Amino acid sequence: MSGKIRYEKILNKAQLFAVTALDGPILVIAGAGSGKTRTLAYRVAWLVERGVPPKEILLLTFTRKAAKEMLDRAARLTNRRCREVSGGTFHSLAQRVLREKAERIGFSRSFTIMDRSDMEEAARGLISEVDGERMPMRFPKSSTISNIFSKAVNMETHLSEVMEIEYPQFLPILQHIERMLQVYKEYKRRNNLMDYDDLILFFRLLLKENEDIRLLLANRYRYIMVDEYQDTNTIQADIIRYLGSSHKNVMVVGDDSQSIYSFRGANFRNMFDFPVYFPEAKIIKLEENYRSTQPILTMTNALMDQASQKYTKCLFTRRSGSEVPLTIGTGTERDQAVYVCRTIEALLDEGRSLKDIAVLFRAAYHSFELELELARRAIPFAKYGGFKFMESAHIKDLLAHLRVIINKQDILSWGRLLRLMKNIGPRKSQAIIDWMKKEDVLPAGVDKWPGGNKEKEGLVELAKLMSALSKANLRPDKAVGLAAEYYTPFLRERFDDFPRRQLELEQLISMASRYRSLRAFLDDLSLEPPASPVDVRPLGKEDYLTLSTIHSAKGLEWGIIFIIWLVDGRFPPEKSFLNTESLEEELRLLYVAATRAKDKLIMVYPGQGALYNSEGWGGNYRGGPSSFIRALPQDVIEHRSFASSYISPGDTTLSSGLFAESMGPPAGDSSGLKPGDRINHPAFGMGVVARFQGEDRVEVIFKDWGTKLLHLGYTSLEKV
DNA sequence: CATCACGCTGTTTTT
DNA sequence: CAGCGTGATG
Repeated sequence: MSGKIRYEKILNKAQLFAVTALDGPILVIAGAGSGKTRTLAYRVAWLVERGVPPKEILLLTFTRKAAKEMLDRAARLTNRRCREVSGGTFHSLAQRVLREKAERIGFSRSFTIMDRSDMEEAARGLISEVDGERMPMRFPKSSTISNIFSKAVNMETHLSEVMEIEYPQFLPILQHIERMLQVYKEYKRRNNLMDYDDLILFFRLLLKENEDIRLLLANRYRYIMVDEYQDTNTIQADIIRYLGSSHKNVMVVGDDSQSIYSFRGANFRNMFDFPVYFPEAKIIKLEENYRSTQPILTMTNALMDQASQKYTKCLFTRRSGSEVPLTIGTGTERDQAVYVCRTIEALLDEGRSLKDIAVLFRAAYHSFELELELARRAIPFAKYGGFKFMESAHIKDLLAHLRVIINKQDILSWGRLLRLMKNIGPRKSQAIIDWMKKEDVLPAGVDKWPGGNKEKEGLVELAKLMSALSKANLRPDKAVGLAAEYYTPFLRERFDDFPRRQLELEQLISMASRYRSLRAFLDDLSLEPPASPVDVRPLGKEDYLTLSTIHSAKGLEWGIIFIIWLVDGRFPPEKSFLNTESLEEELRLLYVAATRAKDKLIMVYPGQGALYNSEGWGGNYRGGPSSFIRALPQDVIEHRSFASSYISPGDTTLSSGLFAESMGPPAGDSSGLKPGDRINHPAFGMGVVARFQGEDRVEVIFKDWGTKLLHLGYTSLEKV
């Protein structure tokens, strides 16, 4: 515990006002880098110092990581107990409450949470049901269907409105899609399933219809704080309204210029509406920026001047600096990667550290080329955003075996695990599930299924696993271990990158060992999964570069930021400039990325190399610079270009070997390697050959780097 | 049920 | 271009 905090010395006037405001609603409009996190942390400390029990403070943040950071900070300031503050995302809070009260809305407490791919799978099954009748056109893909449903829920509009705006091509079958939405809703109810949207939707319903629950929660959480309020949608805003309806101790903090989640219904107008719902709200603006130098802010201010919808605020700083943001036009995507790497190497020579540098981009795949170049030069990095560990097929397969233990009705998981078996496809799995439900033999009586004996043997094994897993008090890591043991033969059969995936199953076991109950483990995994960077850093080394999607970089900061901006980053080209609404969001996205930088900002774009050209698919794009780079006011940036004739010798590829063909001529024949051979790799050092995938790809396990997939066509691996 | 050839379609960001 | 769904065949 540190001494008494002298708030008035440490905080500026506006921050102090926000921190020490007495009870009642508060809206904080906080520009980028204006000490938003700091203000929230001090507010927690202030409340705790005044005797508010930490558990009665509810801090809703965008990610668990953000919550932890804030609470650690508050804990350091005053009192360790600050870590006990209740926190999480809207979805995780909703889930916790629904686990207690699901009966009120006609669900059982053991409902299963569906992720996006579960939703798509359910949709796929239902499409064939609805699809029976004659249709004037082909039915949309299950992912499109899920998108439409989700958008309609999150924007709280009718299906037809979403479709008019975003999917006019499917309007002719609007009625069928509406019917299907009905069917989907019934399906979820029947099988005790909730998707992400249901969690907040039913949470709101629960609050709306039950005064006792409103009171219970108002009592449990007497002070409510919401970070990143600009990213909430109207359902979430309603939830806040209900939670705060009796005590009105609600503080929301946000920045309309950083609203980049409209695609999932986020509506920064919530910020304008807050004073409408809470008329006595105090409004506080934080405009002093403590992060970036003036030239960077001059650019970001100029950028936002082009946006039409905004709360007017202007950031200023006392941090001077003469270095103007730089834009670099490169020839190809490959040049872009080479430029970034060379510049990073130069910065390291100047004594800066990798931890101080981040490369941000719009979409996860935009960094593929860079990842290859970094690996070639052995620059360690961790990547955030994009592909999710939890969504990979092998993890979902394994978890399906555990999910049916928790929720016997979980038809999706049953289907998934049954279909792993030989001779069981969509039809037969459905038949087995129907039979099990009718006979009430879930979950361990699978082997009694009377149809056919081709699959008998497999079902007996499965039944053994199920009865082992059903034992009371089984520790979660033990359960995951049993399931992994059962699943491994399927894994070997199904995937050719078997060793990597098996390693990840091991990881899952050790994650499970941190939990007391299986249910808690599964809930946590679906809602607040651990950060799962694509790691290409030496094991155990601390200094590494960060690659991240802009969305995942929110709230963080680095000294030096590279922004990689691929040609407009969207498809098709002719749509690029048409939709003003999304153009503004792109501006805000660039704004978020740029304001992460403390003192150096470099924006890189390729002139060509994208996936499409003005005529359509295939070939290289040969347009000029990205429209957003072009949109930057020229007098506040410096422009240079870079082109390299660089062709790397002895290229290697990562598991995203996709781009091998862009990497120069093959290095020659490397045959003669066998699993078990020791090799010496130019960038990764000593390794052991693990397994071949086809003729030209080989998996090698390196001491310092873990398992890598190498492309023999481009790598000479010498036996040692 | 599994496999394969064919034709169609088209973005990305996250809970 | 490439991944996905579809429909025909083993």
